[in-house]
Amino acid sequence: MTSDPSDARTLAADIRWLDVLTGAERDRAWKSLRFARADAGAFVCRQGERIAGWVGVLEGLVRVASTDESGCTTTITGVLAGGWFGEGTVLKREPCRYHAQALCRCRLAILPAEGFDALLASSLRFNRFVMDQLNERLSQFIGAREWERLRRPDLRVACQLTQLHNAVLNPRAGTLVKLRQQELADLAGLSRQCVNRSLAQLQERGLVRVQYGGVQVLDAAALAREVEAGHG
DNA sequence: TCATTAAATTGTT
DNA sequence: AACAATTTAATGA
Repeated sequence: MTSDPSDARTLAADIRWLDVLTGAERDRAWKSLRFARADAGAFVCRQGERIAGWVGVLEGLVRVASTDESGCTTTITGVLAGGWFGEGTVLKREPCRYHAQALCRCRLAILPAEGFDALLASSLRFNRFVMDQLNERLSQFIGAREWERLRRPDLRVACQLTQLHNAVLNPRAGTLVKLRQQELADLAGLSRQCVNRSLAQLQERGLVRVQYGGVQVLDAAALAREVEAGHG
């Protein structure tokens, strides 16, 4: 992960939570923000180490996963551009229980713990934002347990798509989830060919629409139902 | 702006 | 894993 302050002025608009702050709070938050790049495969945070701060993905895709004693890695969630992670670890000042790895070249924003705490202390609306974020994360972590039980590859793909779709906070259907099939394969723990076939199946059933550089989620509710049925 | 070329991504075996 | 087909991005007139 390389530091790249030159990106600093490029996009304040891409950080959604800045909008919930007052002018003074926003200025202070902006000053404490740091920017970085991560190449494909680079670790944004390693399991057991301390996290640099609250991490936002401005561009690209980061996989949050845990590795158990036997060396088996489980994907917890993928974080697309616009998403933030690590709030739980920053709050508790604990070493990271999971690792975060860039799946492609990424641009990141980092709000160090001091800046994060300052906002929590001063802004009610920021607290609300973080609470919603934590709540979302909680359900994903619970889902990660069931994840391992999913055997059908198309359901694994459907599950990842559902989470990514939710993570970007898209209430409306027909939203494009921008990621390569290779990246989806990395998230789902499948080969690219397998993901390709699974996507074709899902498209056949009218649940998604496959296109170059992304997948349109046409019926998020139906996708979620399929995954749920797969658990049962 | 448009045509050509290179690079990236996808579909298939 | 390899290959062909398709799509995007880059280049230069």
